[in-house]
Amino acid sequence: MNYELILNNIARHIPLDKEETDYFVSRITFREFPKKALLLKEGQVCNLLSYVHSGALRAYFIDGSGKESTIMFAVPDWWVTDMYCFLNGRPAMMYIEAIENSCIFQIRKEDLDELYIKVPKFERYFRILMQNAYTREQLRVIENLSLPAKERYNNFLDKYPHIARVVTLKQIASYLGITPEFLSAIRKSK
Amino acid sequence: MNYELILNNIARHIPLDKEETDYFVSRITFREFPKKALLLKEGQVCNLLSYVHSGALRAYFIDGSGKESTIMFAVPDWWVTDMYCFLNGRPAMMYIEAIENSCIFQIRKEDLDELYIKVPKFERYFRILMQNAYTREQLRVIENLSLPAKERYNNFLDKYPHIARVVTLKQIASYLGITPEFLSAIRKSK
DNA sequence: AAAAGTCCTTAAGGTACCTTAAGAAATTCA
DNA sequence: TGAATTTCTTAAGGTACCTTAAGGACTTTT
Repeated sequence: MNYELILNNIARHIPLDKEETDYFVSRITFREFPKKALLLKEGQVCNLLSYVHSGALRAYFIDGSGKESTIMFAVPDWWVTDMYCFLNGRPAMMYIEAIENSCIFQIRKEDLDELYIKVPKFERYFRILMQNAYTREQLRVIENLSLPAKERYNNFLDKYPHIARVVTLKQIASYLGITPEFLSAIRKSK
Repeated sequence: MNYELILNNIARHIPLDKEETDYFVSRITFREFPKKALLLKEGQVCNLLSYVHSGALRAYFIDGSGKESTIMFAVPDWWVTDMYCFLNGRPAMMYIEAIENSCIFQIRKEDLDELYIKVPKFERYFRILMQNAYTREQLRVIENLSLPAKERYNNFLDKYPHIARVVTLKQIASYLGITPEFLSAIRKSK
């Protein structure tokens, strides 16, 4: 198993000694998901936090009328879960699917809670992750409120060129909150 | 000075002994802001994190065309700042104004960074705050993408009845991402 | 290799929400 | 207290984005 990517991610924020590293590694499990596999389904217990080693995931929400909204894409070196439900022990509101064959590390909620106690430095690590996630979502709210779809699309391409290469236009449209037909019109008008 | 509210907030998440409490209290400063005062202006250095003891604040963003979008309201027992700029030492993108006479505790970025080192338990406290902030923003993104304005307005009234009582309809409209005129139409149609 | 499904696009007609303007009600200020 | 400002509303015309439908290009499955 290749732990380099995930351990480097952690090392960017907190220093771990050998023992702490081994303990962390012993708490995560590795899984492969083929393209189209679901890591999480609405209604399921959501007690896993996932880290993308390779491949790509998409988290999405299906509303009452059946419309899909993409909540986030996760590419290598990103963490993802239905965070609200993971933290509060609620049944999942989202779906998480592999949009490519993906290699994933996962940690269970109870192991994470124990990790915080055994290696308190991880409080800092996840504080920083949560801060980044918070400010990213807040910027997205601001964009959604203040920019028309065309500019949001251009910003998406600028900010996430590597994601844009991997996902379909339909998925980008559902991330931007518009229909594929309208995204098509936007692209034509460039 | 009345530290009860803020210390209770902290006690809900981490236990502090007398010494730790005193240290924390020594790092926060108290300020009063009259209604309409600005705590933060776009372009300013944003090196303060604010906690609302009483009153109410509003954080908003002004886009290129002069349109205001309300990012969040902060009522008693809430923390608020332009988090992205606070964390990254960037000039503020937002305005934060008192919408009532308000009593505020503030901590400076460098004191917070030192607090994490002297009392690492605060890593946990702020991790939990950031988690909650993240999931709140994410739910807002989902709502903005999947619900029409009328339902977003009803949800706002359900979720934040105490805020709805304090702020103007114009401010609610700018939080929902609609014009005051359209909010008026929505209210009429109930 | 054919069949089935999904994606992307085009186009026509519809709707949610915006812009501008203006007046009445409420609040702030002198 | 009266004047000024801001809020909330109504209404008419406009635009961004949606819905439905259909066809061609890929991709996946058999």
